[in-house]
Amino acid sequence: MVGMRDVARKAGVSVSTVSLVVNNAGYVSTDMRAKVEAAMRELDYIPNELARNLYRDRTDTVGVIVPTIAHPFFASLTSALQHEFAERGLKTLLCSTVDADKGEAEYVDMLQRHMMDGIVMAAHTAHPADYWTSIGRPIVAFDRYLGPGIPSVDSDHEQGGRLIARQLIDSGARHVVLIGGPRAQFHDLAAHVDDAVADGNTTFPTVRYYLTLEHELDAAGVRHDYVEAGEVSEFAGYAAAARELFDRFDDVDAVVSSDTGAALCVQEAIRRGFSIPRDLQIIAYDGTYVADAAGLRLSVIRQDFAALASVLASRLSDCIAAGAGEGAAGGASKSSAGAAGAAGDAGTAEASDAAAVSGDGLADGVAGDTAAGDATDNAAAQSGGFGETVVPVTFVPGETTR
Amino acid sequence: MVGMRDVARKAGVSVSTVSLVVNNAGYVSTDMRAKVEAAMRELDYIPNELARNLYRDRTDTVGVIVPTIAHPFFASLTSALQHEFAERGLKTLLCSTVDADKGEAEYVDMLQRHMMDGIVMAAHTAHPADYWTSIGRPIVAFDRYLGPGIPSVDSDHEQGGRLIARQLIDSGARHVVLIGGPRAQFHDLAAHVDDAVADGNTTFPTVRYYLTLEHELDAAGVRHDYVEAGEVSEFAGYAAAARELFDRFDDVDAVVSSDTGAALCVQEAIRRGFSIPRDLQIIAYDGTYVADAAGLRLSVIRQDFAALASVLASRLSDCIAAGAGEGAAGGASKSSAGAAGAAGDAGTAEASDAAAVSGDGLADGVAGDTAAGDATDNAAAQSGGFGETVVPVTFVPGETTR
DNA sequence: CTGAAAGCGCTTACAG
DNA sequence: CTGAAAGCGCTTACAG
Repeated sequence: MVGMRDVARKAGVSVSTVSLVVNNAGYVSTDMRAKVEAAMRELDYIPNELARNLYRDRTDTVGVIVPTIAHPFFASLTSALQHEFAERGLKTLLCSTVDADKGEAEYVDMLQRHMMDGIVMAAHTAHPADYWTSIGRPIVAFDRYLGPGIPSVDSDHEQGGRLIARQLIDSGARHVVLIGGPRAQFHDLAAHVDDAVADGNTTFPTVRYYLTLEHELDAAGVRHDYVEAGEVSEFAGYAAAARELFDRFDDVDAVVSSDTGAALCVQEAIRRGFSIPRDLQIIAYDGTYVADAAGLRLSVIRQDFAALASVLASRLSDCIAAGAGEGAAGGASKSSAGAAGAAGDAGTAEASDAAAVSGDGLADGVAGDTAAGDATDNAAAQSGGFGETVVPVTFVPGETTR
Repeated sequence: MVGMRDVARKAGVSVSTVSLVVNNAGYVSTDMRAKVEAAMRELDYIPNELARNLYRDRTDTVGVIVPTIAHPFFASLTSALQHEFAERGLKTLLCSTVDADKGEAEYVDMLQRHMMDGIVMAAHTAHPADYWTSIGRPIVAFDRYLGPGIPSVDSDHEQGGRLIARQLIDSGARHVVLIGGPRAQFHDLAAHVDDAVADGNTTFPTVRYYLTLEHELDAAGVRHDYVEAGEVSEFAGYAAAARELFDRFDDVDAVVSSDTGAALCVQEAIRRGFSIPRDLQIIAYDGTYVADAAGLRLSVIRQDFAALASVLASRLSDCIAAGAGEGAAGGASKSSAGAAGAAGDAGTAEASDAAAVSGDGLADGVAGDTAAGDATDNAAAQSGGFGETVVPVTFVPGETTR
């Protein structure tokens, strides 16, 4: 492998000079530069980034922790994130918890070993809040609360619940059935984060749309039921749930589920000869491409992946930049604690009050056009704050609502 | 940041000793080990992997280059790859070419800068073969020929074409319409790789299923047409193609396309009141989850993602292991060229004849059960060989064929 | 503007 | 079994 030393030798200069040329930094005379560049070309020199990584104590790589990418929701999210990170000069390491028997632990470990500059946590975790808070490295959570000081970003699921309720109530639905994950999870997991709940949060923000929707339906006197579909991303579970639903409730006239669940309901409904949307309305939550490839173009609550990713990325960038001061490389910096600068200890700053809930005051828009711009701008404006950021969702009518 | 030096000082030993303990290597007396471990615990010491990476000249990270992960096909492939790599102790860096304006160049660059140990190339590329061959670092190609010496892995698309033909002919289809990418690509891209074509390869192995299918239909005297759908992964293009298809050919009684195209055809056919599969059969190529979430459970030619990923991963592992001898780190090894060992120059070995086409002699199975085991075993058996490895596909009947 | 030196944090021969 | 030393390949103050 040809290194800087080889180039320096060949060009008859010092490695320092080569380095300056390579990085296009400092002052180098034109002929020195020419000599070095010629040598680099002749030797086919390509700098070894590992050395720079060590010196800079940075890899420009961030981890995205998801259950699996083989699920349209996380594929869409991850895709958007990768895009946003790429624009910020960051590479995306794919961290799938279904492939890691220790769950996310392995990736957190890599984060601590400095192989990644930060992570986006978008998978389940059973750890108590102080586990996350004590890590002391850049982490942002997607659609879940991990602990004080850990920024989180999620869609406005309460708005989502309200939008669904409005559509169903306005169109005269009389019996709504929801298909979703094991209902027990709602509380089991919430137990870990009492303080979060006290703040009005729950571990699984997604759950909020169920709760909000049920609340609104109750208020309007519309009957509703819930069918459990096993773990997310388990196709068979949703297919079974779709069958169960029609077997159990022969007067159902509206179904609400994730894209996949909704798509499988359409499939089952077609088999059973339902007329959609006349006899049966179906609303999908998420709005991935699966909703477009279903038997009918699904009416969806669309999560704004672009906006979510944008906010997540800028949050994480901020955390990384903030942490940069501390363990900086180069020269003398083996100090212990004194260096706490103006930035403060970002890792453990209180979260709750800084929370800026964007979209909360927004009119519940029924529009195909994205609110990404707004959300992104809000995020940018409050980029220093920690806590929860909420991104609006939109109802996009398709062929499955009336 | 607490480093080995700090631990050594605290434990009253040398850094060498700490290193030995950390790596659980060499001989360390029990009390030395105890002292060190105590110090590590007290200081919360976590080794910095960047230093190891530099020394080992390895990151245990591989890049997976795909057009975009927001497409079920590449999502499935990438997911399977990540799984396989994880089992081999390798992390997966997500490299999406739609996010990189320079296409794959940026990632090849990272490969050369040693930020990745190797890459799986599964996206379009316009580079001539010698570009790839001259890179001299571990690369395997998925579903495309990149040049001599670059192993490639793909599904047996000719078998796929034959399986479709058999199904359609046996069931009495009279007018088959295919929906696929721009037909011009078939040849434009092939021009870059004349020698590959001479070997019976084409740049886009996927194309082979069209060609084989058309050939078989011709032989059986079944009429067929082709509708172009624009770039892959462009939803709108497929939706438009589905409409065009029915507008142009009112006697069509069979459609063949990718999962997405097929799903959108089902959607359009339902709108137009076709009875599937009585009046119209639909066969999807790929077999991702989209095929299951369509309006009807699609009959598919299933690509064996698990087997493909397994072969790709072991190929790449082999290349990485083979390359290990050359630029090895540690001690004196700044030699230039003499070190060419028994492994030979893997990067430029001839490819053609070593090609082991597994599955070629297999009976065209009509089975739901995977042939992954076979393919994987074959691959293992021939793991030293370069060239093309072909993985069988299966026809999985659904609700859209008769 | 250029070079010698120290350093990034860890590893591995190599003497004791 | 343990430690001092050299080294991974590149960077950045710091003298000239």
